[in-house]
Amino acid sequence: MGLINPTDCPYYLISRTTLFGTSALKRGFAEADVGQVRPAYIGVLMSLWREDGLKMIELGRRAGLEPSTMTGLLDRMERDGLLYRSADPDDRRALRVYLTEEGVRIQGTVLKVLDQIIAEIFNGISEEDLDHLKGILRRVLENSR
Amino acid sequence: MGLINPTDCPYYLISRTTLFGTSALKRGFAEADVGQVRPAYIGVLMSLWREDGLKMIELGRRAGLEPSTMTGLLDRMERDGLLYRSADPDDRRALRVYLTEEGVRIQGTVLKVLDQIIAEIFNGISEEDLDHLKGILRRVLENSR
DNA sequence: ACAAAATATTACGCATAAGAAATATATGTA
DNA sequence: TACATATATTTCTTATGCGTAATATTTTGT
Repeated sequence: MGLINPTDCPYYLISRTTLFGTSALKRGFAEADVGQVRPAYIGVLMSLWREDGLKMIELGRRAGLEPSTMTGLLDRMERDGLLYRSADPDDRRALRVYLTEEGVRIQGTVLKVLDQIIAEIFNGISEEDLDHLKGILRRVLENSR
Repeated sequence: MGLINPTDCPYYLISRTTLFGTSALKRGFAEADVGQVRPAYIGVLMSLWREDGLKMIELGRRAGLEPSTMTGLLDRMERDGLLYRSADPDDRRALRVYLTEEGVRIQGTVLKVLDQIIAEIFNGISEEDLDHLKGILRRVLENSR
């Protein structure tokens, strides 16, 4: 009952794992010469690689981030040469977000680093366990809506 | 191969779950009238409830945080009346961290909220799956050292 | 048509975390 | 003892994320 050991607390375990992953990814991108890519960019990049020219609000929804968070994130990604914003001709409230040439070009490298770092992080964890973990987390995230 | 869907990426799943948990805990503490407790305080509080008067460096080790992170975190916890720092008589470089009366008093409430919010977050996840998840994450964190 | 409500984005303030460099103290060794 | 090295903490800068409020449009209801 008395939950008093951090390592018994799933929230502690999950948030520490996030920090571990973030730090490993940062290192991985730097070593692969795509140091302009920060871990936080991944959700946005993956969404845009699938479908370029999304509205900010839609990008935020897919990346799981609040609109107010997106502003700063896109500011940094724009500063780092990965994307640009362009007015939506059909809705003057909205901006569409497009990848730059560089944003397109780095896809292969970024995905390779991602695969490799995930393999490092989950080193020693079986494929079955990793799939199980992903399934559980997908169900957990269902509860967030 | 082509990892291009965020929900196939364990890093995405884990970091989103962390955000979900953080937001649920914030709400839970506020509703239980311990709004002075932020989710980030939990690791430190659990360590101090087990063993009061730890050094900052040791607290950071147990909570999984860098020394430079601890400074600000303890500043806020001190400001919020949960702990205080006191010079270590045997090592003038070090500070020992002690819970205030309030820091001790809230333990029951905080742990109750934690149990309850974790139950909410993992609603629909069986006990076996939750244990499995914790086991996997503990093994993943082994890789971080 | 026009006010009200909804939508898209930004601005600001705060919390949380890391990394690099500075400072102070301790420890080990020549 | 003196000096190099290690340890404990802080400061500063940056990144990341949320919540609230402001602004500018667009859509909706009457």
